[in-house]
Amino acid sequence: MNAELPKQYEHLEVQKRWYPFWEKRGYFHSEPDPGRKPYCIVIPPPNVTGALHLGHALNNTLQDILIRMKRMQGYNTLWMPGTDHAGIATQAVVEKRLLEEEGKTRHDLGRQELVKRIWAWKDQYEARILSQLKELGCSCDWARTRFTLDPICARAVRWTFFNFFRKGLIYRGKRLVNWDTYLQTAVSDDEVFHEPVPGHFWYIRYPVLDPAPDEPKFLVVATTRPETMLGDVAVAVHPDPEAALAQAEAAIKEAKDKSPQEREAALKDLAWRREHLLPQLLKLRDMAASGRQVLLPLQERPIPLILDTWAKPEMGTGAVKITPGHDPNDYEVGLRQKLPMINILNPDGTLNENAGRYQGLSIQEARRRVVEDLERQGLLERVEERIIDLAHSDRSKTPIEPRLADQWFVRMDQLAQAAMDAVTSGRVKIIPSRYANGYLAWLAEKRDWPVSRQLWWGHRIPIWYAKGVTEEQLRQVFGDREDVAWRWDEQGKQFFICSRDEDLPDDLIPGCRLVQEEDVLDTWFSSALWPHSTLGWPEQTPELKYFYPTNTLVTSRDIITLWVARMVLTGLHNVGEVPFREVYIHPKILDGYGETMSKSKGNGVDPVDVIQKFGADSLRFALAHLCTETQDIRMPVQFECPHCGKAVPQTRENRTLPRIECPHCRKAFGTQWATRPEDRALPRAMVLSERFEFGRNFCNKLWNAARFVLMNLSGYEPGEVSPQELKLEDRWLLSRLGRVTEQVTKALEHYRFSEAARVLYDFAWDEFCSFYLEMSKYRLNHPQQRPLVQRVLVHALDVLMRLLHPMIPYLTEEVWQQLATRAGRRGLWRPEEAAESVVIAPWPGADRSLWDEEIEEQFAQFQQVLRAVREIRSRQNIPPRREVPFRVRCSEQMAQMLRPMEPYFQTMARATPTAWGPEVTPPVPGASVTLPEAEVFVDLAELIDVEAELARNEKELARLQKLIASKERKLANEGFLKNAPPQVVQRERETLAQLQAQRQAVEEFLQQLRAVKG
RNA sequence: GGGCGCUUAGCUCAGUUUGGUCAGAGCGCCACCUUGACAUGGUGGAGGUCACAGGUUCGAGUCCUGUAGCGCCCA
Repeated sequence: MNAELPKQYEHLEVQKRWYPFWEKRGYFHSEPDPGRKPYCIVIPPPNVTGALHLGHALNNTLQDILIRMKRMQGYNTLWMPGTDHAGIATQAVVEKRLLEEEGKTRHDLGRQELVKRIWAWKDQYEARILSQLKELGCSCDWARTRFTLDPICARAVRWTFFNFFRKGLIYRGKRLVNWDTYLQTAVSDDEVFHEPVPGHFWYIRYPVLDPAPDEPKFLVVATTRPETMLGDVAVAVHPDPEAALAQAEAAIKEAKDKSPQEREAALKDLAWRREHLLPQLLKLRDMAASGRQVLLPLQERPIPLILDTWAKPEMGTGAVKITPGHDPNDYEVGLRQKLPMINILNPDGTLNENAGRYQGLSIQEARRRVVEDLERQGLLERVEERIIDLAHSDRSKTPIEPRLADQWFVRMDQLAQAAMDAVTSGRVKIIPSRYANGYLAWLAEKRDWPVSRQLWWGHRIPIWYAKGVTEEQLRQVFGDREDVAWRWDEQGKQFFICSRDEDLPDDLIPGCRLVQEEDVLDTWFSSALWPHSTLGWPEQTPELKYFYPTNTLVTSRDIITLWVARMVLTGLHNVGEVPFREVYIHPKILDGYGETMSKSKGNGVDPVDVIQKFGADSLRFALAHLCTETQDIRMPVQFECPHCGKAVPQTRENRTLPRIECPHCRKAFGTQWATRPEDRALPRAMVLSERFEFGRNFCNKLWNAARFVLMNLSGYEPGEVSPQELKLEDRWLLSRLGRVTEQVTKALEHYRFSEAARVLYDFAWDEFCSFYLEMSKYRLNHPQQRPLVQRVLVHALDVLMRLLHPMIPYLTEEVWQQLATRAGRRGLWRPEEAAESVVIAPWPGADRSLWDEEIEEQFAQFQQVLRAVREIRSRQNIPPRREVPFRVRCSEQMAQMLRPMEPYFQTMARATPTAWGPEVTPPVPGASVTLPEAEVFVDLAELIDVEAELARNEKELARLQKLIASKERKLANEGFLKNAPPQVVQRERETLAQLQAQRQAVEEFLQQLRAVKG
């Protein structure tokens, strides 16, 4: 017994021991080496906004599994690490803190100072993220760590922008954007969430200009945002209201998501509209067709009445105000109808000069005053209460205001086409393939990419505005410089000058002050370059030549378009080659209710807590095991009571409470929501998931299996094993090990992480531990067998550790190192010195010469007999210490196979066989189990409960009868005999015969039991 | 509205490619066991009309069609 080895796997100790060792040995560092095959993954850079969450843990675990396996397979592996500056997200958190802690806005600080603060934040969080990745065990090449805003990446960004610009792929234009008035920036559609809020529907009268006697004096429009009327440029009605109503009616009748009552109500409403609204709409249509106008109240501005299908006769009043500057749908109408676009908003959400006398007011104030003024003028017809689905900025949680703003765009047509071709031609393979649909559909729209953001944190757009200069002057100043390009901006009557390598001084051109663009580039612009920028592009570095295209990208499905597609497109444009060969899309981690985990819901499990409690190995193995192809990972979440340590299931209700009373110990604990001093004083509960116990239990099992082997190595000597010495159980183990090796390798190479984990789990637990190891206990005590068993044990453990290493890096290293002290030289046929670390040990090959189906079948028979004996023990309640005699009726062949296994029945079931073979007769009274190819009898007369045994056998008989009846039916079926393949029919016949034999055996045994009882 | 995925034991999920020993695992539950690797363990057990309805077939958890529910993406 070795006192040094603890009975439980101490994950924290082990993690501390081996990560620094790996780093010091430089195992993770890679240099280009044309003599070896490269394998490269670039990390999806976590953003520096905050800490890693469980999704990151999954994403990086999977990458590390691939990298570690490939490293062991002999590839020159590079896992390129780094982080993302995440423009708006990071700036928003820093600004928020600034306001909370110092009561200042970014304008109080100024651009330079704010950016300085953000860098400080970045340094702190980047360090934290990188150290968390290390704790997780990630084998990244840390010497190459990049950041999307560092000088190397910045250079790639400027070159790319410049090249785009020179090719005419960059332009500036007005675009309706989601304006965050709090952060004063545009946010992208995916940074917007919708939330129903109570609001109003205001019905406003617009006077008709010069109405004819038969014409209405007013028309009425309804709006939820009355202040936007200040920017109205038209009122629209439908060109064919009758047809539109008919269509709406048809739609309602079709609508399956509505109840009959709802449908009826909707139809009634339509009928009302047809009767009361339609005549007027027809009139308005005619007026619109003849170019009539209405007077926009408050602004006293004539605006046209137009025809557009956006006006829905079944909605509101059927007439709709058009505000292209502040509504996405109206914007489309504006483009279609070539209407002017009026912007009434300043960046800070106050109204601008276009709002006339409302200039300077906030939106809320303007709304109040507009409504008030309309009312005073008698132009407010009525107001309805109404729930409005309002867009909010995910960053500031404030309402989004659509606003017209100048934005920079990248033309997508050619770029997108190339990226589509890369996937359709198979040069980039997306796995699972169904995700290619979304990728292709999104690119097919070829929508231009808005790349500017009104932020201070990011790559500043390298454009300078030059007013009042001639092209001649520009030519004089820049000569034939390669790194400067310019273009005339007709709208602004100025030149855009783009500079690739250096910033332009503002006095560069005599008589003209150059002004640099204030905006920065979308974060995705720099992450789009990640696979080649990190390798040094635009320099033709040895790394770029050697590792590009990279092999695999591992990411989640929500950024296939935002990120993956754009990497393909820029990679093709910049380097002329796709960025990676395969894209593996992994599942999402959800909580027990199927909701995404997030800090703001309180259901987020922190991987750091999991590592602390269960260990990185357990976390990794459990995640890999859950990582199946078609299902997301659902993970019921619990609070861990800090008082009694018990799990308190998290519900939708309790997950947002600041304090919770533990139902087990009745003591209160705090959560992340604790803000009041008395709540904050409470001990805080960790949010965890019991799912990880699965991983921990397995690690502990492995640890103890290794411990057993290590404790039994005294006297171990390496030596060649000859196939003749191997016993059934050895050959069985080696056959299984070979097959498992093949299965695991194939599974991992095809990203079937769950399958790989499952195969290893089952083999290690049910075969290596439950059988081979148990059987070795007997053999280790027999000097003739001991050396061989030691060698096989060591070999099997060695292979198992290597196969498990990508998923369970720390434990396998610990075992590997322990093994080195006792069995440094090992190997089955030709022992050799093992590698100094499992990290660089060769990946096991699947030795097909050891595969033996017959051996596996024989062993399965042994297992069945053993199980039968155990079953009888259990169901007859035979005391565990009590020795039982048993006999087995079986073929002579099987008896021969089983005889050498006699000691194992002793050690594994405390049972002594008394007879084997065809001549064996049942003991009476006794207990039996009838197997397909054997009958097992236990004959401890005084221990047998005859009644129980009778009942049990009768049940068994009934079960057999049922099976036999169904087989007989099947075999009596002409169709089956005629159509089924002969081997299937044959197999059914054999099974039937076997079942019949079993039935006979059970019947006989029952008769004898009854006789005894008799 | 369009696309994709899911629905199998109380819970979380395999099994569907290629129809026939496929009805499985882990957790939870019940009984027994602190035995010299491991109680984070061992042995045995209970538990499922494979969402529903049709169809194809000698035969369907598996293939086809439809329905319902859930989730995601796009508009």
